[in-house]
Amino acid sequence: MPAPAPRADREPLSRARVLDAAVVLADAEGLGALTMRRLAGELRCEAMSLYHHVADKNALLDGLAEVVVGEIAEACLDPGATAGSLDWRDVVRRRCLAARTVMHRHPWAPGLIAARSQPPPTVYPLFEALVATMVEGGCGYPLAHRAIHSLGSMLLGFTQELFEPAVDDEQARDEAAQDLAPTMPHLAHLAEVAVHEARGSLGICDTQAEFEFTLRLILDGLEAHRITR
Amino acid sequence: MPAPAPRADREPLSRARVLDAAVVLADAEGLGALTMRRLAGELRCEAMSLYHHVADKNALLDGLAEVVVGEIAEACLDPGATAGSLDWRDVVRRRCLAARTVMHRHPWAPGLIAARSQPPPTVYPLFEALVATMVEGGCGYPLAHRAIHSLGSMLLGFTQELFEPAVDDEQARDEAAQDLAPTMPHLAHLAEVAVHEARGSLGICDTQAEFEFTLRLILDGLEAHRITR
DNA sequence: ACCTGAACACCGTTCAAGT
DNA sequence: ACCTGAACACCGTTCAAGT
Repeated sequence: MPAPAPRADREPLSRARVLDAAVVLADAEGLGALTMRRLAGELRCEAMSLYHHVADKNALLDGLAEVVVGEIAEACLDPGATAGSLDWRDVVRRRCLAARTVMHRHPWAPGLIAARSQPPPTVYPLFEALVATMVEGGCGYPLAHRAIHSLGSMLLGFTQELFEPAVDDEQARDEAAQDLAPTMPHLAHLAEVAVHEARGSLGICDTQAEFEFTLRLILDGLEAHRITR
Repeated sequence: MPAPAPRADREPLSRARVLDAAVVLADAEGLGALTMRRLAGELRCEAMSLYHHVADKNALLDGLAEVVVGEIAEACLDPGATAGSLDWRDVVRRRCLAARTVMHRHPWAPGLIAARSQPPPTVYPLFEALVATMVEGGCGYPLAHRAIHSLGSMLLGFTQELFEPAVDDEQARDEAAQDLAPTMPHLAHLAEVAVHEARGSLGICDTQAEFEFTLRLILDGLEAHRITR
């Protein structure tokens, strides 16, 4: 009696399976090779089947950014990455180094994240942890806020306008901050402080001021190196 | 007698005209709208005509990166941007701010530059000027080299592995440095020093070390702010 | 020399039809 | 509910043909 014929039915598709396959494909052949048809081929289905799990290609790329930033956040939050660290700088430093190793595995990530208009929500746990570390280390919320901006390119590979809200309605912003409170208490507090400080201005973050702050940080650090050489 | 019919012949195409139109189109509608056919439409010619001036779409994007980085370099080198500056930090700071205003006009630029594997040659005059300013300000070449890396994201919008040569042949690298000498004396010297320091290692730049250097610069700067608050 | 029409292989996406 | 075949409009690119 012959062995039962190998069953041709695959594991059913799902958003997670589609996104995982997209990451594998982008890693292997770059974002250029990531087409709906090609991705479907890797999953042994037709291109049209993907549309049951992602709205369109743009949503696929959004999901991809979400996954890769989630991976970065996970690596940064791994307790092993920061075990034995004493001061806040050491913890933050090791987290940035962990982020870098993930980015190294996905060289297409910075370009992808930069092309999205908003950072994916999977950054929030990472920012929350960083702000917590800094605040517990004796930094105030305004300084922690600036630090997140300054470290943006070390964490995600490029400088970004963060938290730039689609809403310029102050009350809506306040409510958004409240929504964060249960799970992201430090971020919620940081946002509250920022909303208060930015009263009357256009955005919650003054990107020009953030840019100049980071710039001075770097230049002053270089000057210190020059003097002590 | 009727007025002469309006002559339908346009200014002949050229690489410069193609690239200029590409910048205008990307500014107006984003990189996504930049297709060969659409670009041709803007230039009132057929898509195939573009292939006489750029090899293919990839070459078009290379050219676009070249143009926009050239624009950044020009803005940074404008004497008006740095008039009246006293110390090297002030000069470098103002140049970075000038770069930012250009980037603001072309929000697609960082993503585009990041996607290219090499920075376009139009960065060299900018780097040359920055190194010159720093060296004249009392910085050594190794520090100036690190500064270029640290300031990468302030100048071009993202962190980049710079000068990563396709060749890992030390002699070829030395020769490349010599080629720079007539027009870019400081960069040539910087490259020579880097080649010497990197003797036996894989690349001319230790990107891990550069990353950690920038990271420490930022963290130490933040710590200084924390202490004096 | 410079431009173009027709053609090819490949995109993303819609829709009506299958199970 | 989940998947798909056929179809549409659009993409980059080649090539032989025009001027």
